[in-house]
This record gives sequence, C-alpha cells and structure tokens, in this order.
Amino acid sequence: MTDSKKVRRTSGKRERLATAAAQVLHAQGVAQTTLADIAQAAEVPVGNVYYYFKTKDDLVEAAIGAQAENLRGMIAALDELPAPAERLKALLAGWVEQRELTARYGCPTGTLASELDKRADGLDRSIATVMRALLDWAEQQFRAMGRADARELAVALIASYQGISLLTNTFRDPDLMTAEAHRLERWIDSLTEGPTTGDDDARE
Amino acid sequence: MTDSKKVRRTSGKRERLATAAAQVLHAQGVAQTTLADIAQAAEVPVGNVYYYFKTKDDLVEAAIGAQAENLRGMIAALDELPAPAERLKALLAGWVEQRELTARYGCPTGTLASELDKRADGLDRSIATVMRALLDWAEQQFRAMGRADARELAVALIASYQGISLLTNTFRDPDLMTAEAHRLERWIDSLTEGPTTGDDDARE
Amino acid sequence: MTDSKKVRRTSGKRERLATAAAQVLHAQGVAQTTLADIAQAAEVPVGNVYYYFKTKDDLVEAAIGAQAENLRGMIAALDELPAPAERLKALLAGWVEQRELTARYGCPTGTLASELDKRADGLDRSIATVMRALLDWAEQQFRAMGRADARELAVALIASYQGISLLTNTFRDPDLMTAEAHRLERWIDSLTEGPTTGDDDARE
Amino acid sequence: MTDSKKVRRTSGKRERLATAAAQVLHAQGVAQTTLADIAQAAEVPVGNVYYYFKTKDDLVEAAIGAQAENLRGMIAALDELPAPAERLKALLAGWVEQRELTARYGCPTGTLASELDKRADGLDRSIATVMRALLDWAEQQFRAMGRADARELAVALIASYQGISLLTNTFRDPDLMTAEAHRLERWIDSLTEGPTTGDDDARE
DNA sequence: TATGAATGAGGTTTCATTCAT
DNA sequence: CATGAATGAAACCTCATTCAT
Repeated sequence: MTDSKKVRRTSGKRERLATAAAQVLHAQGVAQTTLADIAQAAEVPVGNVYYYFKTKDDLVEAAIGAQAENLRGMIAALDELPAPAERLKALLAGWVEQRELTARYGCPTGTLASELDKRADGLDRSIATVMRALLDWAEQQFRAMGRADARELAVALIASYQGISLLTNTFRDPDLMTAEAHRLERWIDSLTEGPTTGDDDARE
Repeated sequence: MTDSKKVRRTSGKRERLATAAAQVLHAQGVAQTTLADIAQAAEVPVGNVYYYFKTKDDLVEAAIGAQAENLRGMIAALDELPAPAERLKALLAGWVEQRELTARYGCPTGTLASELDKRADGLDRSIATVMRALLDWAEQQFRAMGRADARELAVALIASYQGISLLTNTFRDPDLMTAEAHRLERWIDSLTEGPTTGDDDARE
Repeated sequence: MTDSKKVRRTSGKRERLATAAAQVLHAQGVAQTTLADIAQAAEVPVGNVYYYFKTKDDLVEAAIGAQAENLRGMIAALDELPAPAERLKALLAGWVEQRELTARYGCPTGTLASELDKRADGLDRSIATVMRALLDWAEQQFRAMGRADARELAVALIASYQGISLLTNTFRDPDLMTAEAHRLERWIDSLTEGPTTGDDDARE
Repeated sequence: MTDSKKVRRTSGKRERLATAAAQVLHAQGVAQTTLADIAQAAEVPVGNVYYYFKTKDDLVEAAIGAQAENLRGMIAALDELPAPAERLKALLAGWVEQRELTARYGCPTGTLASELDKRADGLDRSIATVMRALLDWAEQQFRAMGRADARELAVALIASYQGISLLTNTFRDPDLMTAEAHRLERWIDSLTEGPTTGDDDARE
C-alpha cells in the first residue's frame, strides 16, 4: 500500500526468472528442466513462480523473450560498425567467442527451436520469430552489400551457423566452430570482391 | 501354421519396435514420447516392450541403431554412382526428396543429436557416431575429388545440411531445403572446375 | 488459527510418516510394504510422501531413526535406576512386556536387520548402528558390575534376546519370551554373586 | 514314450530347482529373489519352472523342504556320536564352521523364518516346522543328559544360536560366532558337571 | 515335457500446478 | 505479494504367471 511498495514495482523478480530460465533451459533442455530448477537458479521460491507466470510454458516463452532481447542487443552493437561486411564478420567473431559454450550446449536459439518445433504450443512460433529476426538482419547486410540474392545468402549463412553449432555440440569440439567461421569469413570476402551484380555466391 | 510364420522366427517384434521407435522419436522427440506411444505404434503391449529392451534408453539406442542402418543403406546406394561429385549431388537430391518430412520434424539425426547431447547417458555418443559416419563418407568423396581440405569441406557440407534442416523445420518451409540444395550443388560444381591435381575418381 | 496449530509449525507430518513407517515396516516387513501402505497409515496422500522423503529408502531410513530414538528413550529411562544389574533386569522386563507384539512381528530391530542385511544399500549399516548402541549400553552395565568380559556378556545377552524374539515370533508363543527372560534374570543374578573386584555401581 | 524317457523320471530338475532356490533365497532373501534368478541358478528355462511348481510359493516351500532335508542329514550325522553333550558340542562346531556364510547371509533357517513370519501363507508354518525339529532334537539331548528342564535349555541354546547368527550377520563379523560358540560349550560342560537333578542352568 | 514370448497388475517416482495462510 | 506444503495424473519399470507351440 505504501509508496515504497509501489516503487519497486516487480522487484525485478520476473525478469530474474526469465533470465534464469533462459540459461537453465539452454543448458539442460526444456524437457529435462523442472520449474524447481529454474526457481532455484533465480533464487525464487517455487510457489512464487506462479505469481509471475501462469504456467511453465509462459515461463519458457519469457525465456525466449530474454533471448530475443539478447539478440536485439547484439544486433544493435553490430550496427555500430560502418560496413555491412564488417558487421557480418563481427557476427562470426561473436560465434567464435561463444564456441566453448556452444560445444557444451549448442546454440541457444537453435536447440530451443529444435526442441520446441515438436510441440503444438505457440512456443514453436515464438522461437521462430527470434530466428527470423536474425535472418532478416543478415539479409539486410547482404542487401547493403549490393547482393540481389541477399535472402538466400542470409539463409545460407545462418544455416551454416546453426549446423556447425550442432556439430560442435555433437562432437564437443569448439575448434569446429573456429574453422567454419574462418571459412565463412573468406566466403563473405569473396562476395564483396567480385562484381556485385553477378550471382557470385560460390562458397569458395 | 504357415511357413511365413516359421520363417521369421522371433516374429521380428524387436525390429518392429526399433523401427517404430525411430519414427515416433523423430516425430515427437525423445522427451515427449512415452513408451506407450512407441508400443502402440508397434502394436505391442507396453509390458512386452521390456522383454526386448531393458529400459527406455535401450530402446532409444535401438532407434539410433535403426537410423545408422538407414544411413548405411543410403550410403551404399550412393556408392554405386561412378563419380564422387555425382554421389554428393545425389545426397543433396535425397535431402530435397525428404524436404516435407524435414519441414515437419527436422533431420532425424540432427534433432536426435540436439536432444541427446543434453544428457549424460552414452546415448549422446551413440548418435555422434552416426553423425560421424556421414561426415567421414562425405570427406572421402571430397578427397576423391582431389581436395586436400576434404575434411573441412565435409564439415561445411554437413553443417549446411543440418542448419538448413533446422531452418526448414523452424519455418515449416520445405522450399528452404530446395533452394539451399541448389546452392550447394553449384558450390560442389565450382570445386571440381578449378585445377585440382587429378586423382579425381579414386573411390577410397 | 489456534496456537496449537502455529506451534507445531510443519504440522509434524514428516515425523508422523516416520513413525507410521516404523510401525508398518515392523508389522509387514520392508519388502511387503508399499509406500501406499505407509501413506495410508499416516493419513497422507501418496504423492505427498515424496515431499518429505526423496525415495522409499529414505523413508525406511527415517523409520530406523525413529527406532533409534525409541531405543535412546528406553535407555535413558533405564539409566535412572541405581544399579547396573537392576537396569539389565528392567530391560528384560521391558522385553517381557512387549512379548505379544514380538510374537506377532518379532523384534523391530532384529527383523529389520535381518531383512536389510541382504541389501547393498547403506540401510544395512544404519540398522547395525542401532543394534550396536544397544550392545554398547549392555556392555557398560556389565562393566559397571565389574565384569572384565563385559563385551562378551553383552553379546550373549543381546543374542539371547534376538534369538528368543525370533523363536517367539516363529512359534507365535509369547510364553517363550517370558521363560527365557526369567532364565536370563537368574543368569544375571549369578554373575553378581561371585567375587567380582568391586566397582559395582560406577555408572560410566 | 520309450523306456529311456520313463527311467530318468524327473531328470532331477525338480530337485535341482529346490536346491538352487534354497541357496539363492538364503543369499538374497525371498522378496529380492525373482523366479528368473532361481531358474538361472538351476540352469532351467523360466517357463519350465511352472511345470514343476505351480507357483513361486510352491518353490519356496520346496526350498524349505530342502533345508529340512539338510537338517535331517546333519542330525543323523550328530546322532552317530555316543554322548548327548558331545553331540551338542558337535552342533556348535558346525555352526562355527559355517561362520563365514553366516556373516554374509545369516542362518538359513532363521532369516527365512524372519521373512516368512510376516506373511499369511502357510509358508510361515513350514519353516516353523523345520525350526521345531531342531528344537526337539536339542531337547532330546538335554533330556538324555538327565536334565528335567530340557525344553527350556533347548530353547535357550537355539535362541542363542539364532541371535548370534543375526549379530554375526548384522556386523559382518564371523568372530562373534566363534566366541559365542565357545561360551556355549563351557555352558554345556557346566550342565553335566553338577548333580544332574539340580536346576543348574546358570549360564556361566 | 519344454520353452521363448507375452501380459497386466502393481509399485516407485516425478512434477506441474494449486492452495491455505 | 509470498510461500511451504499438498496433490494427483502419468511415466517408467518389475515380475509372477500364462500361453502357443
């Protein structure tokens, strides 16, 4: 009733839960993660979770939202760079930086998509939205590089990332990520060099 | 009474279970699938499953084995083709053929790998073996094409496939697979065009 | 609303379960007892048991703990008596008092030990600890009586009790307990009569 | 149909099962032992067990019978000895010989009695019969020694054995058996020395 | 007789969700 | 808002027993 209570509106617990959920779900997978796991990670009593999230799926959705937020932040940072090719290569660098985490748990977005796509919930659409945002951004970069086949190139790039993340995780070998990133870097370079109007998408 | 009954001694129930498991697990995911689901798909009473498989994980492993068997069959068929580049392109064609299934459920091996890698069982190693077999085969083809960087190319190819499978599934859009396959086809062609110190068709 | 409700904060359900478990396990044996049996005896829903005990074995261990507690209480009461021989004879009297229960179900500690010793759990060690406590106490009494062979006498006494409990139970005949207790009483008396280098009443 | 088939009447499989059951039940306990365990130990296919024993309890009963047979054999051997006190002491010696087995699994008869007494079957009566046979035999010996309280002494002796078996098993310490056997030996000696008409049952 | 296979009842365990305070 | 406790549906798994051959 007092103001002091009104001021710290949600006391940040909701956000804390979403962040914890994102981390734990990435590390353990949706099915293997219990509400208690997330509650514990967020240092919130289990019963209290339901004040903020009506159901477990709601919490998963919030975790997806947290991931979307992360992605937005990353993209914003990349957009600071002047040239589109530079931005894309900075994206690659970020992937390489995360390679240890990827080797252990895979790409956060990809593993979530893979698991949720088997469900009839709306959750599968939520994660698709996040994936599409990344795709759209990449497409913009390729378009800014003057490529008419920007969408196709964007799909190819993100697919390569998702796939190498899977392999990196499957074989628990972060070096796979490093090598593929280098390959993709050279590929991006090759796209800018040639006459931009051609269909020069040969990957090597 | 008929011979047909005598011939398949054990009535093939074990195999039927493994096959059913492979299908259902692909369609629903490991965690969402109950033993009852698989038993029903195989038209076997639940309790009877345990006569053939000691635990659920054993059954999952059998499903992985069934997948490995599929892969071996596919590879054997591809190996009938004379040139390595042709073989790789035939592989791509197979992926395109499966695009509808992939759009609904993703790549059978990839989704399984993604889900199982979060577990401490030996199952994660089993599926990794299947993945490695495909990788090794692709490497052989690139090597037969005279490429010194055969491993890297193989990783790139399989990663692209896994990634585009994920996107195809995420967006429920089989055309993504088709387009990417075409791109990869052109890519493979580009690899053979350049001067590559011969030894083009050595199969092994 | 009343204080009585506030006082026993956790409503004592955990303890109630442990006590019920001790009784039911004594009456039915560990293997023949289902969690549902115990839950019902404690008037607790089955699912709720797992809020207090992670596994059935945990509950069994709690039951052993309840037994240990009983034993401590009994020993504390016996220790009120001035002379060690009196204490031992009071112990015998307690056994006789329990003879009907023993005829039906055997000695709670002994039957549990017998059943649990066939298992690889730590449970067999837990019950051994309870048994040892009784043994140690008896040894102290004999030592206080000036007997150098106190340990051996303690072992003989407890063995006689365990054995006669078994026979009493096997033949469903409480009189066996009564008769043997009398015999043991005379035996204890005979130990004090002889010259035994004093130090008769040193309690510890 | 042929004679050869008639000759090896039951091919000894029934007996083999009973013997195997006795061993396995002693080692693992009734509840922890499955029919498959026993069948395997007897090298008999599981399904075949039911040709010889209508139910698991029937097989347990047969195991009890095998134990009774053992006991009869042992008693017959002891009866070869000239003096009753010698016979009893030979019994003690047998117990000491078995001490390692007892430390691991307890007394075969006692553990079985303890476990079966919790059941409403007739099995509890079967094992009681075995126990009574031993008791009766011991009573005879004491009576032959001229003791009027022969029954009471027999009960005391067997109780001591059952109890020390339990302790030996609980603490996994075969030496307990050895020490107690020596004590009982001295006790038996003390019974013969005095005037046989007295109530000289003081145990030390 | 002999036997691999089949069956289903029953037990343990997990966990999302609800509720009383 | 907060929270420990409660609940029941559903999953996995075991095994005595039966059956077809």
